[in-house]
Amino acid sequence: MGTSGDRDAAGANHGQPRPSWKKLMAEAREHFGVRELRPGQQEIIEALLDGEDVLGVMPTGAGKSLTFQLPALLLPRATVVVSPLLALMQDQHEKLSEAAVDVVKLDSTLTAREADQVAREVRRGEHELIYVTPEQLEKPERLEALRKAGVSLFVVDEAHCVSQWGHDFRPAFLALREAVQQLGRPPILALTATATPQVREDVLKQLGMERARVVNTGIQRDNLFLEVARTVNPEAKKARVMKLLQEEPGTGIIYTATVRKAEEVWQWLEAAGIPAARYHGKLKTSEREEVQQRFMDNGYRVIVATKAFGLGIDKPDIRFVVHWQFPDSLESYYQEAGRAGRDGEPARAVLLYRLEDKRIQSYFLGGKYPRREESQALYSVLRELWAHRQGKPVSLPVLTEASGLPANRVKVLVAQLAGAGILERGPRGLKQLRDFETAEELAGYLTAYETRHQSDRQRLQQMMRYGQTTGCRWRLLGEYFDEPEHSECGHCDNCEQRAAGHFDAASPTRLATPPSPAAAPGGAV
DNA sequence: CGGGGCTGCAGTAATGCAGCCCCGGTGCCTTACT
Repeated sequence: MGTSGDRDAAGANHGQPRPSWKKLMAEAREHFGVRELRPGQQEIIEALLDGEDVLGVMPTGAGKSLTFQLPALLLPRATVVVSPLLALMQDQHEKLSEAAVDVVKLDSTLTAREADQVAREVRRGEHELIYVTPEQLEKPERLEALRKAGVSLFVVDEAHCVSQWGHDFRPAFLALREAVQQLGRPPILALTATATPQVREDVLKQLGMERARVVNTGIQRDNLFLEVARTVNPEAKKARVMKLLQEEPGTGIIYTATVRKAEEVWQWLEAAGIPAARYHGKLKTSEREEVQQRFMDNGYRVIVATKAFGLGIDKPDIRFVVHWQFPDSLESYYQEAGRAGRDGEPARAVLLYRLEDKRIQSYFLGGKYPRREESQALYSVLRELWAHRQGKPVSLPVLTEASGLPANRVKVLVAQLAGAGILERGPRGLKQLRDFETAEELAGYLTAYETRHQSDRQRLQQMMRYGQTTGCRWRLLGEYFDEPEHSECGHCDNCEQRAAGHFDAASPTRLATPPSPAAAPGGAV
């Protein structure tokens, strides 16, 4: 088991002949009512059946799920699907069961008895598709059950979570690389709707699939109008929202950066007589489900939400997405704004830009990653423990206790050390493989998260640049996501102004910001 | 990081202001109690 994580030569179908395309399409028709594959789908499925790793970057609604659900029916052994949310798993489980696909999920909603039963079925190879949370794959007994069943395909759905969540609050995503190795390293399919070159690279690295084929269907959405309103204070934001609500009869989302702000904006809307609800991580699960369901049923004009309202929301007729405060990066922004207009009808993404909103995002960035001293301390403690126990494995709880660091942080650092080949997770704990051999190598370990922190700060700056630019906003997004060259788009506020010829007269303040990409984000206050 | 709210003071009536403190996202999971 090398550290590079590149897969062995064995193909997805374990030496058996590749299923015929005719058979594949017959299954597609029978189970999913699909008569024709879209271009991205076909390329992904072909590559997977040839045993290749694939990173699929496709917008929501482009039929991502079919790219693994269809191969799952034809591959000899199970397809394991890692999903970040219980609600998403539940949803897919229901849909697949209706499509008469043999599917099961393995998560904390099962009782101990049910989980054992499912594990037995899995070991006997009774299921074609097995949905799991990344946390389940941290348990040796779960991995063992899957290993016995044999895995033909390993899928990571919403794969940007690996990069977005793995390094801080859900380190189980960083342990997937080792898990998939232990499952015999079947081909991996990573799927996401949004990925910059940077995130793409991180996902490939963290999953150990650097040589994957990348299938990218692009981000451009002609029906989505991008606009930014410079709003100097809360009153200006309120005024802008009211104007929008008068212009747009449909439903929409207002994103805020904090729970408190979501509550506040929601109460303001209610008081103004607008049917609204709020959604954030502090609400009870039952209330969240209720609100989401009622939103789907057009029970509200507006949902005021934090970033918790995201994955799994695919209401096609959302007419606008407003950002009361900008998020941490353009990929977050595009994920959220892109929820508008999935039906292809005109929709608007309005950013209420205020320089001061940088504060809250800077705060969140502050505590996200291990600091250098923490990385240093953990490595020292771990070496002492190994020395003390004469090289015997050290369990995670023991290490956590001894280091005095939060459990999640320890997991992140352990994953980093595993990736560097310093240790290996065994049945009895963390086993030392070697020491850092050079000062440079150690420095690399210590500075990795400092570098990441720096790059996060730059991403925040890019977000602010989007808010301040006088150039085409679609082009800026296209550059950010490394998309093929865009011409002036005609569906963002800046292009519209320019086309109307009253750019200068209409917005003298914009002239204060030079259209140069190097414009200092703080320069136009 | 920095806005908002609170306290305390000044000093004499009803406010104003300096200084201080507090707060802030995303979800698995487990387990003990109603």
